[in-house]
Amino acid sequence: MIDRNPMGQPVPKDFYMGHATSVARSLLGKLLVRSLDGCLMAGVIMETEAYQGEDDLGCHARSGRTPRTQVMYGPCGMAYVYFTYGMHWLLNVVAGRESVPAAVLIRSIQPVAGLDKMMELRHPRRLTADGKPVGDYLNGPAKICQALAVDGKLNGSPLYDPRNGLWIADGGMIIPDAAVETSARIGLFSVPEPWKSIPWRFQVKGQPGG
DNA sequence: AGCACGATTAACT
DNA sequence: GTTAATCGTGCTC
Repeated sequence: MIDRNPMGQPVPKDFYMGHATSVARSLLGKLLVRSLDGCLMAGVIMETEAYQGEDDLGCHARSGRTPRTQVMYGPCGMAYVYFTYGMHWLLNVVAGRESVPAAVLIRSIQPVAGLDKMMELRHPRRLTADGKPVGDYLNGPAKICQALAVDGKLNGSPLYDPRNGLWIADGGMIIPDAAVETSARIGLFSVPEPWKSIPWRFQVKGQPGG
């Protein structure tokens, strides 16, 4: 019998070949899927941010190729996972062609599978009285990594290959342009203009906490 | 070797 | 609205 993947097919590598802004927009509605300890977790991507090139002074690669930014210079479709604020991991997808650093930060997902496992990994914080997560439970890049147990070990792994336990798949939602809102990227306090205000944040309108 | 800061979050006033 | 937590990274000396 045919083993159907209920999550839909993995998004192929060439999906990520374009400019980071194009990839960031196209990722809205896709599924971020995690397989861990026999559990399958998945969420619809609802918010992303684009970081494109050394010219983009908001991008980590503004200082050129370093050990940390190395993955962004490689082939597209890979995970760029980095550590920040001394305690948080953040997940990106590498975009564009090789030698031009670009990535898309996954900022928010809406859970559709494995919520119990996500809550176990994230530890029960900010829950309603009946033990369910409130709307802002997964609306941040570090919250997603905590809920899906994503850390530096997954840096450089291909997100078009389910064998690594973390991938992106079709089968989420179709997001029309009218439902997409753009704004400035978050957290770029000391980044100069125009990069600080360039509208490279993409989110689905009407999200709780968004 | 030392330093300032960070693509954040949760808890607090 | 404000702030502590906490440490890797990249820059300056």
